[in-house]
Amino acid sequence: MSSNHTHNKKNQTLTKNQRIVLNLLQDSGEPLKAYFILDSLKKEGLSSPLQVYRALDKLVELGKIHKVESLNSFIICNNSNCASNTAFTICERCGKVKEIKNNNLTEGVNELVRENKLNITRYNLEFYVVCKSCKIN
Amino acid sequence: MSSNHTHNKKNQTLTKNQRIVLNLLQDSGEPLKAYFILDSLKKEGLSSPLQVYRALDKLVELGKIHKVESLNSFIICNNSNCASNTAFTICERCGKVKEIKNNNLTEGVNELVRENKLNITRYNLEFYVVCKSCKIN
DNA sequence: TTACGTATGTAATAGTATAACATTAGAGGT
DNA sequence: ACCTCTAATGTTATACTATTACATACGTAA
Repeated sequence: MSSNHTHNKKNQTLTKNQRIVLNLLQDSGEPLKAYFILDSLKKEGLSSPLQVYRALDKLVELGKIHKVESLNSFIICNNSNCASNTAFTICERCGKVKEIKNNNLTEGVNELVRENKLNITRYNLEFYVVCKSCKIN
Repeated sequence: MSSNHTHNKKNQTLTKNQRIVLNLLQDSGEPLKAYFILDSLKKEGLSSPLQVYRALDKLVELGKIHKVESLNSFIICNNSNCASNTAFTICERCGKVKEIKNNNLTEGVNELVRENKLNITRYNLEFYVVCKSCKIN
């Protein structure tokens, strides 16, 4: 194989299945469901749900993607490093999901956590909104 | 029927299925899964998943229970009124779930929302923790 | 009474996720 | 180069979660 040399320390360790799943999520930018991913990647050789779920699990573990719990979907992480903490807005009308990457949020959450004496290891915040384009219509 | 008179304006409107599901969640205090609820209430006459899901949907809509998204479970609401906003701590070790009912949190969230210019309709916050009894061991 | 919205019962099926097991690939040590 | 160990793979079957579709009943208001 001529690929898989020493290009990217980070992605180098990914296996083929992990890589193609990550690429799909990256290209899409939207939350995708496991079985949709499976269908999309059948031509790349994926043939069973478990292959997808295993890749997804690993990518979540590596912090490269997140699970949007209330949508049973997975989305690329577009923070440099959120250490498995997640915060999304989800449009109630069109379903559009955006990861919130704002230092104010991190600050705010930390404060929230301090004030409430929560001893947290990580968090998942889902804010339901009506997005701009939906509000206009 | 001698029950179902005019005792409680709030619960009066609940149907039988809704009432028995609510009671089970109330008595339990823990998050329960739909099919567990079904099994538990077979003797009360429930016989299909749909009966449970319909009752759960209604109770969620009424704000009497919440769905814990990342657990696919439902838990009684122990705030007087959270208007479909939810905030939980979930112990990563034992799975214990507690609803956070702290005015600081509401305040904090509001501030968070203001600072980040989020135009939210509701939110769902899941804080993963290691609870006290798990930390000791 | 009629009409309408909501809840019910039942069966079938869709959608999400994991268990179990045998095999293979890759990184590190010697 | 070889051994070894861990992690990933492939495959089948199955478990778990949730909804569609349709026929029926109930309750309230016109």
